[in-house]
Amino acid sequence: MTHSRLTIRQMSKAFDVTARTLRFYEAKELLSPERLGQRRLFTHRDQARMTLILRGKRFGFSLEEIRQLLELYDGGTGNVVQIASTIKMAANRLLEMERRRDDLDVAITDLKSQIAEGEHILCHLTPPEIPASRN
Amino acid sequence: MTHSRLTIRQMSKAFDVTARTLRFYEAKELLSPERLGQRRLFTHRDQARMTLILRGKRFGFSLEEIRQLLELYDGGTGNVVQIASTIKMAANRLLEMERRRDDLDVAITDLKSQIAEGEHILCHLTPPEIPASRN
DNA sequence: TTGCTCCTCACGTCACGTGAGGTGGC
DNA sequence: TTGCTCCTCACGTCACGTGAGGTGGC
Repeated sequence: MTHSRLTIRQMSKAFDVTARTLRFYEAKELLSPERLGQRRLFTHRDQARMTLILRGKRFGFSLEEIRQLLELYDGGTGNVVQIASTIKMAANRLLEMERRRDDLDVAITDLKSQIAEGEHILCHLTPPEIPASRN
Repeated sequence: MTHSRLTIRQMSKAFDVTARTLRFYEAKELLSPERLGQRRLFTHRDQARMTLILRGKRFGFSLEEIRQLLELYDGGTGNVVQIASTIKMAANRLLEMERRRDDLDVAITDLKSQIAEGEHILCHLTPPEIPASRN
């Protein structure tokens, strides 16, 4: 059974991030945990937002962009203009991500052949001089 | 015809990076341009290294890792241990890159469906209230 | 008292970006 | 003198990492 309010430790384990990251996200106004004295208590809302934050990061959005997206998200369904501009932002991000993936594919292919080349050199190499210190 | 020694401006255009980046790489001892008074002159060696640096970055190596690789590279064919450890480093990097690409693939698929969903919402949305300021 | 988790500064890191203010030769 | 490219600080940015030093309740 999962509790609705998590301590920073529970929260960091639940999402596999450091406590520092959670404090940082609060400072950036991405999260707004309640307080019990000094202690933070992350509510269900924080947990839902954290899921969206991590998804946004996987999508390559900056934290500031994620903050804006969460804001739109928060405003319920928002207005047409907001949704449309969000979609545009996402579509641009998609193009960038596809470019990055293609770059990465090329880089992977390149690196593989470089490794193969290295191994080739390695197994045709004469053993290096061994310093004659065997008195 | 290409000159063997390039000014910082020529060099930055040739490799599509900023002058600041070139100065930064010099500070990090990745490049070592000659000097004509204060001015930097990037030699053929710098140009060759720059190619390797950018390739390393595409491979996801940090500048410090690239510096080490260049060092090995510089020591001629180096010894077997060095080459073997370089290959190991590269193999690890390869695994990370493949993981990243797979993550990216998932993220791309996700984002596409999110965009589709957004567009779906958008075209089934009743037009928002228009403020009645038409006096 | 010890141990645990939590807290707040606040400086460090990485790879540069971005002025500010100045030099040198056509 | 103006304009161009170059230079060196040196602070800013982004997303945190990493101590230092302190608190609170079992």
